[in-house]
Amino acid sequence: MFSKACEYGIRAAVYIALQSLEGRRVSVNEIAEEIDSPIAFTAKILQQLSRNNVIHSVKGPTGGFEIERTDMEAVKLNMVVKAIDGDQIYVGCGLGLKECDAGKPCPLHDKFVDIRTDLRHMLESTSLYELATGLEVGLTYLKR
Amino acid sequence: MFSKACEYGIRAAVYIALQSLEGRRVSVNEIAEEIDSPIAFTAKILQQLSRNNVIHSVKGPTGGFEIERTDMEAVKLNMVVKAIDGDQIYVGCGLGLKECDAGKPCPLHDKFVDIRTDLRHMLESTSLYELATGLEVGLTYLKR
DNA sequence: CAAATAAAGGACAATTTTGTCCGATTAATA
DNA sequence: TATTAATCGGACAAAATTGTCCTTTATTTG
Repeated sequence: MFSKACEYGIRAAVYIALQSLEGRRVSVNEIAEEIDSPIAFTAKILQQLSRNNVIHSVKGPTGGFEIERTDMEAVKLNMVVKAIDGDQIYVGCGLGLKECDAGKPCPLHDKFVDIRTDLRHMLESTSLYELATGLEVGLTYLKR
Repeated sequence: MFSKACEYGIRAAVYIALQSLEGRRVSVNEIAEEIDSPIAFTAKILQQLSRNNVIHSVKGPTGGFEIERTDMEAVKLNMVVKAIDGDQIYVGCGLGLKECDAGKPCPLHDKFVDIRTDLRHMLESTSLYELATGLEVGLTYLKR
C-alpha cells in the first residue's frame, strides 16, 4: 500500500508529534531508535518532510525535529504521504492504463475509485494530533 | 496499490476471459499486444497464473491460454492477485510493524483494517466473467 | 573564537522489482 | 518422422527502491 519510505515517514511524524506534545525536540537518532527504522534512511525521509513543511527542523546543539502544537491538528496524514510518495496513491489507473477515466474506464475503474476515495478520505481526515494522542494514552504502539 | 506484475496479470486474465467467451485460445504475443505489456515479462506472469490454476495453458501449435467457460464466474480477482503478489495485500501492518494486531495495534490499525476489508471484499466478489462481459459490451477498455 | 552537536546533502551500495534472451519441452500437422 | 508453433524455465540485465557513509553547514555553549 505505502512504500517503505512512507511507512517510516508516518511512524516518524507520529513519534515527533507525540514528543512535541510534551515540548521535546527529538533527533534523528532517537526517532530511528524509537520507531525501529534505519537511521540514515530515516534522516533522508525527515528531510523530505521538513522541506514540505510537514515537520520543523532545527540545526545545531539542542536542535532536532518538532511539530508546532498549533499545526499538529492541521497536519493530516495525506500531507505526510504526499511529501514522500507524491500523488501516486491518488492519481492513475488501478490497472496501470495511461488513459483511464470515467469516459474510457478500465474494467476495474469504478470499483477502484470507490476504494481509493475511502483511502483518500481516511488520509485527509486523520491528523497527527489524533494519532499521537492515541499513543500517549497507551491505546496504540509504534514499535515492533 | 498493485505491483506492475499484478496489473499486467489482471489485464491479461481479463483479456483471456474475454477471448475464451468466444472460444478463442490466445498466445502470449497476442495478449501482450492487446493489453500493451512487455511480452517476456507477461509470459512469466502467465506462467504464475497457470501454475496456480487461474488460467489454463496448452503447449504446441494451436496452443495458448484460455479459461474454461464454467470456471470463469468462479475465478475472482483475489485469486489472480494472490497468484502473483501472494498475501501481501491482506497480511501485515499498514505502517510496516511486525507485531501489529488488534491486541497491540499501530496508530493506523483500525482505519487501515477498514480500507483493506473493503479492498478484500471487492477482490473476492469480482469475477473475471463480470469484467470480461463489461469489455464485451463496450462499457470498459483494456488498452492505453 | 573553538569545540561540540545536530541536520543537510551528495555519492555510493545493496536489494527488489521489472524486464529480456535463449534453449528446452510439448504437441500438432504435413 | 521432421518441422513448426507454442509454452516453460533458467540465467541474465536494467531500473527503481531501499539503505549507508561521509563531508558540509548551521548553531549552541564553554
